[in-house]
This record gives sequence, structure tokens and C-alpha cells, in this order.
Amino acid sequence: MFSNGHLFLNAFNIGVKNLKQDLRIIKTQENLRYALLKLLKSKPLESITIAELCRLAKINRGTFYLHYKDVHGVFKHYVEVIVEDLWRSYEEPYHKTNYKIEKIQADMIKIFHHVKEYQDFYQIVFDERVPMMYYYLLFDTIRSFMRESVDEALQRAEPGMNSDYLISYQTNAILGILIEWHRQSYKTSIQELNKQLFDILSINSPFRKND
Amino acid sequence: MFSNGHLFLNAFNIGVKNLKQDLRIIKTQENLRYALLKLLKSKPLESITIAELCRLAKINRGTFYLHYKDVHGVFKHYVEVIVEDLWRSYEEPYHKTNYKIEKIQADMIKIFHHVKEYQDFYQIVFDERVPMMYYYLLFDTIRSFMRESVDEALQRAEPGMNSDYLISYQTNAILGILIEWHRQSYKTSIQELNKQLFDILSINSPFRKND
DNA sequence: ACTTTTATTGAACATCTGTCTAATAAAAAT
DNA sequence: ATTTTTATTAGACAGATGTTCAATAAAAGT
Repeated sequence: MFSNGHLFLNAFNIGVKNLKQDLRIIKTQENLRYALLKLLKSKPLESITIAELCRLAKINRGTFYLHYKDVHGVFKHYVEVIVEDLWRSYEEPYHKTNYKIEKIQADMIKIFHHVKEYQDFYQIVFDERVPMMYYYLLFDTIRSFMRESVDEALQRAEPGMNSDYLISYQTNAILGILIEWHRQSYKTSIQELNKQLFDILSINSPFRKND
Repeated sequence: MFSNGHLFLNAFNIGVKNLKQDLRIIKTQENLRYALLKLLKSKPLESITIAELCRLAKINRGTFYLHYKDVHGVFKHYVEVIVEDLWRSYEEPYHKTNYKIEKIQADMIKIFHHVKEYQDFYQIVFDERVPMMYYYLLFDTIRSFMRESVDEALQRAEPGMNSDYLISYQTNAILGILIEWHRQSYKTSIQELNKQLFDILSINSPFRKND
């Protein structure tokens, strides 16, 4: 349960943007993050208290409040790292070449692999007890990919249209697949998921104009 | 802010299923629900404590735990009532007559009106601080409508296909519009929202197979 | 190395949480 | 109307929360 894997390393690498920050701050935050990961191996996020997190991290509880508001603040950092990883996977070279349905499919397959890789975390992100915050973090990331695809396709089809609703529609549709995957305990294989996606994009929607 | 309106009355009507229940239980729960509504007029859900809720409702704090686990348990009741109202609006007569895109549009327009009517509540449901629980309640409700439409359309187009992913895809796509609406502070008029939806369903998706 | 700046600490505080008692009061059953 | 059942209560408990304080320690700046 809850394999930290390389993410653990990542967690100690985010200093990039905090590079010119006080070493004590970095140490405190790292200790808290690492302690959270440890606790997550044995209990759900919602049952972890600030007090026990600080005890394990050997951080004064008062110090905690200098950095975070609650335990979610600490976990949020991990989600941000993961979502940045998803971000990075989109800046790969072959991405800029082909468009249309193959591109969309390739993009979605990337998302599936990404979620599978960080399954332990996404199990928490989609947990009904956690705040919507994490969902929106993921939503915003996928939405920014979707904007490119949609805006471009729209430029040719329906220029001048406000695309905000369309983009959110498409983005959340994809997240709907991830929700379904989550609810089926990630039992569906990525191959099967791809097939499902292909079928969905093919019949495209039962609301197709000339259905 | 937070007009209770007729929902307040509804909250005291759910005794239908609790009809043969101890009067004291009903009274306790009603008092707590009413107190929550009062508090919500002045502060966000996440900042309401069990202690102050019980003080206002004149209910012993120990009694609270005999009925609910946390404040969300009380609010959940309201969301269930609201979602049941959405449910009811789907069992209207003209619903069974026409199908296809007009039906879908008619259905979605119903959802838009419903959300606008209970805007104060949906502002909380989509708040990033509240648990996913409420989102899933709404998701499941809309999903059950969607199942009908999709399964039927699928029966003709692609019989034998597992429709779970498709239904969740379509359901969450609609919720994507509601999320966008929420993020734009419900400023978009229902007419404009309908137009957006129509455009989306028309170009249907930038992933259309022969785009 | 020395000084300055600032993050961390321990301690205390009122309040909240979750759970448990025995006593009471209010329903339901007869 | 009386008995039985059961929900509510007050009180207490250990632990958690969120905030504040002066004292300390550890960085950064020189």
C-alpha cells in the first residue's frame, strides 16, 4: 500500500522554486511531507491529525501553522508535484506534430498511464471524503491541455465562439472516465480503457446532432 | 445570502420515510438542520463547528453524535433533498415522448434551472473546501438520467458495448458545464447557457471522428 | 568570526472533538 | 393510566485545535 517510489525523491526536489529560501523552512516542510507519506501507509488522509503528524515529523505544532493551515496543505504539495509531472509529459516533442483524434487519444493514453503510475495518490484525490481542491487541481491541468486542442479545432469550425464552456465540458468528460475507473477500483486495464475511449470518441456521443 | 425559501419547508417534510420514527429523533434532526441553515447565512460551511451548531439548536453535543458524524452529515441531508427534487423533475410526463437531441437539451435545461434555483446550495457543493461527497451525490443522480438516454441510443448504434464509461463520460461532461458556470459565479444566464450547450452538442466535440 | 535576522521552540490558553457514563425525560406499547 | 422502551441530557475525560508569548537556536549577511 502506498508505494512512495520516485515520488519520494521528487518531494525533496521542489526546492527549485524555493532555492533562495531559508534552509530551516525547507527542512521543516520536508519533514512534514515525509511524515505524511509515512502515515498514509497505515491510515486514510482524513484521519491524520496535525498533532500526530508533527509528533512524527518532530516539528513543533506551532511551527506547523507557520507553513500550513491543515493536513491537506501538506498533501496538496504532493498533488502539485504529481500534476506537474503530468504537465511535463505534455511537453514532449512528438506532441507538436499530429493533431486530430490520434492526438487526443495519445494525450488521453498519457493521462491513463500517469494516473495508473500514481494510483495510490489518485485513490485519495477521488476519495469522497477529501475536499474538491485536489479535483480542481487536476481539472485545471487537464483543462490547459484541452484548451490547445479545442481552441485550435474551434478556430476552423466555429471561430469567434466562446470556448470556456466547451473546454470545461470536454475536460470534465475525461475526468468522468477517471472517476469511473476509480469507482471500478482501477481494475480496468489501460488497454481496455483505451478501447473504451476509442468507442466513446467514435460514436462520440449519443447527442450527436444527426443521430 | 442563502435564502431558505421553500427548501426550508421541504426539510421538514422528509418524514415520509421516517414516518414511523420516534418523534424525539425527528425533532432533534430538524433542529440541527434548521440551525445549520441559520449559520450558513453568516459563515461558510467549513467554519461551522459541531459545538456551535448544537448550542444554536439547543441540542446536547453528545446527542449530535447519535445522529451524525460531523457537520457535513447534516448538510448532506439538504443536498439529498435537493437532488431528490432534481430527480422528481425528471419524472414529468412530456419526458417520455420525444427523444434525441431535443430531449437531451430539454433535460439539460431542466438541470440549469434546478441549479439556478438552488444556487446558494450549489455554491457550497462546488466549493473547493467541501468533500467530494456532494459532487458524487449529484453525479450519481445525473448519471441515472444519462443511463436511460445513452443506453437507448447505444442499443441502436453499438449494442453489446459496455456503457459504464460512456455514461460517466457524458455525465461528467455536463457537470463540467456546471463547474464552469460556478467558476464564472453563475453570471451566465440560462439562455446563454443553453446556447453554449447547443453549440457544444452541435460541433459535438473537437474529437469528432471525421473532423 | 561577528552581528543581524528570522525560524523554531515550549508553554500556556480557551475552545472543540469524540466517547463514555448514570440520571432523566419523553415517547411508544400495553 | 401505567409500564416499558429509548432518546436526550449533564458531566467528565483525554486528546486535538488554533493562537499567542518570550526564549532560543539556527540560518543569512557582513
